[in-house]
Amino acid sequence: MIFEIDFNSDEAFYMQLKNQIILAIATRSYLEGEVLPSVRKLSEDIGINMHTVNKAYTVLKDEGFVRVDRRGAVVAVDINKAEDKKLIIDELKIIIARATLKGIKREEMHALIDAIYDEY
Amino acid sequence: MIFEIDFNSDEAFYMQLKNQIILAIATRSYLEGEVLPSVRKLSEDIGINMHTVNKAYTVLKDEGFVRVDRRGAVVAVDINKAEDKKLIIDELKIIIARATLKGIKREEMHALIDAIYDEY
DNA sequence: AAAAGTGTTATATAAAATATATAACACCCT
DNA sequence: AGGGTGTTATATATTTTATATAACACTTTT
Repeated sequence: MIFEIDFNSDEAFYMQLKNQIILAIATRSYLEGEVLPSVRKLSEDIGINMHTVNKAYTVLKDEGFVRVDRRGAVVAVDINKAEDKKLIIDELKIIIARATLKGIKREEMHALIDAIYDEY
Repeated sequence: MIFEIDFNSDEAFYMQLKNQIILAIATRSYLEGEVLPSVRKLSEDIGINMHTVNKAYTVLKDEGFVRVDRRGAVVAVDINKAEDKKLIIDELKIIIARATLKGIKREEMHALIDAIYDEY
């Protein structure tokens, strides 16, 4: 899996990377137990600093998507994280609010959900 | 409608306010054409700086949720904003990726969508 | 055993984003 | 005339983001 940073985006680099890794795990480009690239190699490959990659990995660890040991960052999704679901639902509410106001109807949203789930 | 800032949150104040206003518009606590509180009054009410409220209003204007004139910020949703839908869908993909990995099944997501749409 | 590769920590620096504070301006409405 | 709009300008402080070097303890490979 190749990750890519949009240097013109207003989204923080570590955040772009973090989201791309979550997408990669969800779409099974990375499987449970698989080791992500080392911070040094990945930072060279995508052209950002080692510490920025490390920050993405650290956040992924804190949010329960990877486990980090001496071998590197290992995909290890931890379903049981108390506040996670509530947080996701709150964010979902805001996105749907934006979607409705932008004219995305309920049926369209359901279709969208199905399309995305089919990818995963 | 009373807005509230969580001063302990790591989310920017203007962002919290922006999202709450979008939710208020979606749930029809504010109707098309209605005038939002003035930047000065709202800033006093919720305890943040005038310019921070102004930034929220400016972003809301740029994203097509309000129109700003001499009377103040007026709710005016502009459906036709080219890249908006794509942006929303991209964000939705990430949230659903997180949701699936946290064990939220497709059916649960559909139920969630319906629940939120019913509020709107 | 030596070398190379892990994440991690520390220190430093620079730029950008966030938030506040004062002040003033043009405009509108009573 | 006075008080209410958003807006603009300037200034300052803090936090976040990103980079750069360097070193450390540990593991894996050679």
